[in-house]
Amino acid sequence: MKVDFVDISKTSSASKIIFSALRKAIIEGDIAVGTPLRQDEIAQSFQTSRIPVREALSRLEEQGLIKTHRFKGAVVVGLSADEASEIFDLRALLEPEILRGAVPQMTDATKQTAIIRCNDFSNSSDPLAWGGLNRIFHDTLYTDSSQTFTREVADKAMDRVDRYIRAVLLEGNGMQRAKSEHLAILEACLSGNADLAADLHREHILGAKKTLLASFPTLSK
Amino acid sequence: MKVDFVDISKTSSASKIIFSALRKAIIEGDIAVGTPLRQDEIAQSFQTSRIPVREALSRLEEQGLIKTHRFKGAVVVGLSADEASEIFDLRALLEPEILRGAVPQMTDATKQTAIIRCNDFSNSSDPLAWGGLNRIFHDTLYTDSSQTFTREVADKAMDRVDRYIRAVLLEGNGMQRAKSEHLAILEACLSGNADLAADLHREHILGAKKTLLASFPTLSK
DNA sequence: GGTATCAATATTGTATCCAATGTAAAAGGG
DNA sequence: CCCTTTTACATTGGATACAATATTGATACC
Repeated sequence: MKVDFVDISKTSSASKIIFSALRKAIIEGDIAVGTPLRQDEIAQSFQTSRIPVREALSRLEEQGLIKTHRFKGAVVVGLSADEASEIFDLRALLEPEILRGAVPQMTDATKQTAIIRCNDFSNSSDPLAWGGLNRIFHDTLYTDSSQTFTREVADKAMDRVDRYIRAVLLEGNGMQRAKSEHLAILEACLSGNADLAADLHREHILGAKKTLLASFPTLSK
Repeated sequence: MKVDFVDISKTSSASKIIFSALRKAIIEGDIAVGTPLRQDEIAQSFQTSRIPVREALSRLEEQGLIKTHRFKGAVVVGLSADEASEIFDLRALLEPEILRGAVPQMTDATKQTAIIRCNDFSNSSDPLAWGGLNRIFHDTLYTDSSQTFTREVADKAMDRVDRYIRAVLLEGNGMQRAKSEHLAILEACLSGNADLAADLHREHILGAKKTLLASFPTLSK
């Protein structure tokens, strides 16, 4: 008998599905900053009532991805240059520590995957995929970290700036630079040099911050 | 004419009120870990329907304070010793940086308030108030920080361990030690020595972590 | 007595309906 | 013509009602 057994108890509720879909659309920039999210419209798109939509919006607001005003609805939240800058500083604080903890734990399987992901990113010719591949590579390096809570926090911070990173990768030589920096970080991880990996990663993030801020006036429009 | 003008547009929705009340009750330990949160029961307590309750629960789950299982309801989430330890490490990473940024910006008004809050904590004879006063003191020191996002993250991390800190303050000489450490941090802030304040604060947090972990088996019961 | 099956109950997830509020167009007055 | 007021409409917040699922207790069977 050939059956795809799925754990029924884990089938998502409508509210969770809507939340995930909206979150993805927002962090990937498919829904522009300032766009009002109409409950009715979303409900119709997902063929549900507004109830699960509202629960999804509550979750999104708690993540800081949208902001609601009573009786006026929800809009996608954007970042000022200062706010973006702060979030990059936070990432520069958190992610190197995650990596420092993950490297000594890193399994061979993870290392193999990381090599593949690094190549996937470097070889991709589809600019629309770069943002996703970039994030996947970094996530792979964090796989064996035991700092789950810190990872969640870093993930949410990344959610807030993901769209801006995507935009930056598309212009200038951001992509070229990311490639070589990824390679350096990867090599440090493979050789088990946690401190070096952490330092390089920190520089990688702060470098991205610089690049982003340089082109920020263009982006926020 | 004497009227308390309130910004009507900011009057909270039922959902927000319920969220705040439940959050407070959970982080202060008034609702024990593992307690199931019955929608109907909560709705009746607040004289509302289950709709706003469910939105509040969605928010709480997004904060990690509760966990829901489909068709089975929500329970208050607790921490293992490892998880608590990790969150203290995260706090030890974040909060000193917030303080380091806040000290140079600290206004005289904030300094005066901080002195008062520090005394409030030291002089309080009501053990049930210690947890709250402790947090208020620390928050006061962060007032003039411009790192709003980082503060939010630190706040949410604090939410997760608040109950445990309260429990620890009640036993042993945790209170005595906190008093003297607070004083040292405060003095560093008043004299404008940001780096010293940050270092002391880091030690303060890591010391609390140690104390907590030493008595953790007792607590988790 | 122990266990399996099934009915009854409790609880959650969602749809539909109504009230409260904001918004924009139409009407009226200067 | 411009400004104010009013009215109709759009949208959100919340209550009630119903469907889907889990849990508990009762019954039957061995």
